[in-house]
Amino acid sequence: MKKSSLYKGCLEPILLRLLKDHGRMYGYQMTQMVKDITKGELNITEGALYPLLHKLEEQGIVETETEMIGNRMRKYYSLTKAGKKQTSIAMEEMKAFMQSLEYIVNPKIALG
Amino acid sequence: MKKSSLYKGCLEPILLRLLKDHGRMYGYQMTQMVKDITKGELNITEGALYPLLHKLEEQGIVETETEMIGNRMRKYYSLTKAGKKQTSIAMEEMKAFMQSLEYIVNPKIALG
DNA sequence: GTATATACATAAGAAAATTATGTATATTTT
DNA sequence: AAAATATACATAATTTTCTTATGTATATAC
Repeated sequence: MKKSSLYKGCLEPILLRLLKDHGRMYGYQMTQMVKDITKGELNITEGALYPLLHKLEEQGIVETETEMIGNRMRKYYSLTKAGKKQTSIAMEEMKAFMQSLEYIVNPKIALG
Repeated sequence: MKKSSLYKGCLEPILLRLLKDHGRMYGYQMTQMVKDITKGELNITEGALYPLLHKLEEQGIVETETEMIGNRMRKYYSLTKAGKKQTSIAMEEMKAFMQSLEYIVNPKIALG
């Protein structure tokens, strides 16, 4: 995803969050939206993205519809019912994770 | 470090931050302090901790002093001059990372 | 005296990314 | 009109980073 390896482990919840907020999305669109939202900070690589999306599909977290736009393929992903439940859990974990990081990186403010 | 793989990639900056804030520390102490600060959220495993500390020492980021407390060894770590510089960089990266996560997980607030 | 806590260390394996490569169409730049 | 960039998917090889398991040894609590 990026040189600075901080993002390792966060890709799945990030994608779930995107799908939760924006409904149906295709892979390339996800990479562009994340790049935009984070002002270029976070660049998802294809080698990380597509295998993960395929895994989520296998697990029944997302479902897909393939469309032809002009002559080009697009594979749209959306959360299943199970996926929505899973996303709620993932968001709670993210919240706790981010709070923990805050405690460490900004102890004075965090404890106040 | 934990089941929920979110923390992957964050261990090194966390340790650097601890050493920056508390000066001289030993490994076990780091694990306990992180556990305390994060209210049990973040449990650093020995298999992650010690190899990383050794790597940081090899890289000249930290230096060590071994002491005997009673009959038991303690290996104290502290930041070198290069380590302090490296820590500043790592903290800037952490800040950007956390901001990016905020943008994604909490888009409305983050954009305000 | 048994369990838990303190304190280090390393090896095997798994998880999650990066980098490289491949295919193909569409658009922009020169 | 050719070349470069952008769009859009995919997979394989490798690297990074962690978990799990194992090992040694002392100290403290029950």
